[in-house]
Amino acid sequence: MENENREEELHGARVKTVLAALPNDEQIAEMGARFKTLSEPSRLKILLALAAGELCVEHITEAVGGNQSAVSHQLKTLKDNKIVKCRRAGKKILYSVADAHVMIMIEVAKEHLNCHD
Amino acid sequence: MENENREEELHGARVKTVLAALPNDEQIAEMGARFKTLSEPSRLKILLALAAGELCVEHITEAVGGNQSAVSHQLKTLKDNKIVKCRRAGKKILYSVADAHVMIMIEVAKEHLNCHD
DNA sequence: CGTTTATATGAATGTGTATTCATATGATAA
DNA sequence: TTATCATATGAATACACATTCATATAAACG
Repeated sequence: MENENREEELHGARVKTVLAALPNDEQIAEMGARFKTLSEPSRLKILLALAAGELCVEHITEAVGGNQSAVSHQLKTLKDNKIVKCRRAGKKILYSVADAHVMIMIEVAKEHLNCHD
Repeated sequence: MENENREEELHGARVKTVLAALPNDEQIAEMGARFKTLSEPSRLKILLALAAGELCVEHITEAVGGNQSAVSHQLKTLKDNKIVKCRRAGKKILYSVADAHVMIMIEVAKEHLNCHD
């Protein structure tokens, strides 16, 4: 049918548009990595806690609930991804947010929570 | 040392603030689920393609590169999460974006791509 | 120094899930 | 109705990774 042919052409053109506008694989991987970091409830909770300011591992562990080792492993992941940074203060090591973009994305997600789809 | 005690108290208070402001576990899970959906490059690519408009499975497959079955599985995931919707048109099934919030998050992530940390 | 305290690390385990292959479904057109 | 086309589905595989337990590190304070 002719109608379908026209749609076919329209969509074919759209595919080309899409391909042209698509970020490259490396960029997509980077975006995906950011989202992945935020996809784990444990990490998300840690970041939500750190949104209030610098905290030592012990307090983070209290705030998110869980065991120290798990929190430490997640902090390592976050640090490796440069989403948090840390400094020593006496016996404690204080963690804080290092990537403002990620916090913005969390804010956006939080705002959308109450929006009934 | 007294200084440390004061810091300790400050942080203790901060933990309480954090706990009070923290979304509940269900909400955190919901946020995490949204991020998780976007964390897979294959899905991200599909959504970036659909940003241009409605596309049939075949064209999506062309646009993202990969095999038809994989794309179909991912589309199912996206549909189950109400991020895309679909309708039939002749032999084809056309998919389109159903969740504007998710697209906003993708936009935010995309904008942050070129920001050298 | 040696001890304690705070945090980090490694190995092991378990779970979740992306992908592929083969095939089913289901609408369409002949 | 039958053949064909577009898409969906199920099972199998493989891999990534969160968590736990046990232990290592390393700074600090006596």
